[in-house]
Amino acid sequence: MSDEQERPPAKATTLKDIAEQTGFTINTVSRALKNKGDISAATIKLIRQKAEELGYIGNVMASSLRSGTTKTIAVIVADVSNPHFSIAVKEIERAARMQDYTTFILNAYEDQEVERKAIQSALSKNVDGIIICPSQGSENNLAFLERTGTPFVLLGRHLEDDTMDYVVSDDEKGGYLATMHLLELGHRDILFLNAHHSISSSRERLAGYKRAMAESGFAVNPELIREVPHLTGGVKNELSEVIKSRLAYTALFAFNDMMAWESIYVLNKHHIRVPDQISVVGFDNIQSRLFVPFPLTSVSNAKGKTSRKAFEILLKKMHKQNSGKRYHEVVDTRLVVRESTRSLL
Amino acid sequence: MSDEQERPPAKATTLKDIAEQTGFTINTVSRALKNKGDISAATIKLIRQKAEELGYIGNVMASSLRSGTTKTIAVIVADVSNPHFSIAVKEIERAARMQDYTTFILNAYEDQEVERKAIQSALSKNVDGIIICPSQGSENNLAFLERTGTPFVLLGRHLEDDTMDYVVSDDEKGGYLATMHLLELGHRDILFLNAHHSISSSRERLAGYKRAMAESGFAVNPELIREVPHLTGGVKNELSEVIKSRLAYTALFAFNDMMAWESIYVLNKHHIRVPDQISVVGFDNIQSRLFVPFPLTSVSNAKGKTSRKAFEILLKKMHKQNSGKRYHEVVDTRLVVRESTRSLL
DNA sequence: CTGAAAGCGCTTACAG
DNA sequence: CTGAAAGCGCTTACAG
Repeated sequence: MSDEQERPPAKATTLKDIAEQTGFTINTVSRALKNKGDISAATIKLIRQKAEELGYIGNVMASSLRSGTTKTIAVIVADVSNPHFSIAVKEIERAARMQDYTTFILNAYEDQEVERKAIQSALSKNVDGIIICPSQGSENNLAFLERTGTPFVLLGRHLEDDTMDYVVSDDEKGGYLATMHLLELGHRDILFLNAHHSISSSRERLAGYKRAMAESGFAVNPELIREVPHLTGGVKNELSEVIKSRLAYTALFAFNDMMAWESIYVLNKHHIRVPDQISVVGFDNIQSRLFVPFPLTSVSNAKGKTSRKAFEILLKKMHKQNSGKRYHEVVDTRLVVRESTRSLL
Repeated sequence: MSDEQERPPAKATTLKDIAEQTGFTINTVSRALKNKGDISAATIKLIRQKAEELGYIGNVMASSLRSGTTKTIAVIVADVSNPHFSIAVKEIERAARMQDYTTFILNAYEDQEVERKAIQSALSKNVDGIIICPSQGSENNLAFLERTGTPFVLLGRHLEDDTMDYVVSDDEKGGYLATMHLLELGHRDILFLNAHHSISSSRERLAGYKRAMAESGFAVNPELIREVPHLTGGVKNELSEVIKSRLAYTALFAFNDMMAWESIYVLNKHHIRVPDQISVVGFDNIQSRLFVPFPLTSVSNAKGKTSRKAFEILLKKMHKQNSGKRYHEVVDTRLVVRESTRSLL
């Protein structure tokens, strides 16, 4: 048999191989490699050496099947290609890796069907826990997830009834700060391109918007509050319509930076300049992570802290240290002023 | 026992449960659910119904352990929070999901140690295949991976000796097009902020740069070719140094859009305007996916096609349909001219 | 300190 | 068309 032509399909080394070559049972080998029970130092050394020599890589599936734990978590977000989510995912993956957990990343595309499949996929892989940014109207999916008994934590969004654990940012405050900033610059007609009201952060940013208006003694013009569907071109369609309708506004507050950027892109296409003609504020402060050469004023929401917190809570739940406690973490937000907003005064 | 207080830890339904409740053996149940062997239509219906009723979710670990295939792939990239990679990852995940494969996403952070661990992690989970964008100097890791016999495909970068399968974009052409564009606009001193030369795409983009210069009859000034380390602030440090050195140049070609953006950010900080004073060209054309309100001229490299192609090849290899053939795919690149470049003429 | 046995939940031949 | 047996590679009690 020519070694060049057809290499044998490289069977992975198993405990059995190490056992045979060291003279111990697979039992002892297993414990020596995992530091379980007392084994003589000499035996441990011998076995480890042989394992190293054979390039042994444990079969996690087999061990999980028996032990019932996989050291794996799943993160389910709308879309990893959105920097907001990819940053969160990166932080979670890093925190998880520190604790020897591997991370599954699944996209739900704000679609309940896909989200359901993502949850099922995670469960079928027996993940120890799930961090999920629930899509619009995913109550059923979450209720299903809860019934399975798998620990999970909501990230960035929560449900109205609040019986589940979550980590969110202070969206109400963020909405308030953004709006207040514009009001202080003399803007009165502030177009709010919001996300769908089924998303908690959308409702709360709007509440902040309204509080700022109320505190400043201005009435809210409902015409200026728009819900943009989570689809490609959503901003473009909505904003084009607004521009056509000749609705009066001097400032724009977008649900997130991506939408703010797209707004600016669309405004520019219509020869409307930012901030000269329209001031724009975003949300997420993605520029803290991504160098985008457009100085967008934005609400910062401590993505690192939020993500790590979510994993920390999940870890406690996976280790059954939660003692029935509910975790409702709200991480502070603040405004980062850049050059996309200017004073009318 | 109060159902309110302490819910039992929700044991997942198994084939055994379905078997007991339908009167068949787990054997028959398994085949009914998986469409294996001939089973009477009535039995299939009955079993499927019961599975649905009990909310049965197969234990992939157990089935994989026996069958030897996990329907899982791993994607290893430098950093998912970089849009270039997150877009690729998204496309691969989608293509994989279409074929009922789940995707592990692992970051290697351009670090050989982390990359090694990522590979080990993927192997320990018994993935059926791996798509990897190798980090700098990862020859050893790849050689290791090759010895395991797990099918894999390189994405975006390849090794010098070219014995492995890969899908890359036409980087040489991309570098040529970008440079040619600047030359045609009358630029002669073109600063090239490149990545490390251990990365194949870096070497090839440079080759394209040089070919364009040569074809146009201009000498290459080695002072203008800079390798920027893959670290946060790499561009800032390099460019600040260039600015301080008072090196003469009127155009800047960056290894990728992220670096181009960061360059523009740094230039702006130094009150140098783009494109008025410096023309800038990037690579990756991220704006095709992400609305960034800065019209950057960039080389487009068909990310969707490249990613899908990589998965397609991996699929063939996983199904052993490769017949020893080597896959060396080079996907075309083209220039997208926007407003970050202007004519000197 | 080490071993023999059982079992995690499934699938794969093999029987009938 | 369905069943009985074995086994994937590991870990968990239990023995000694």
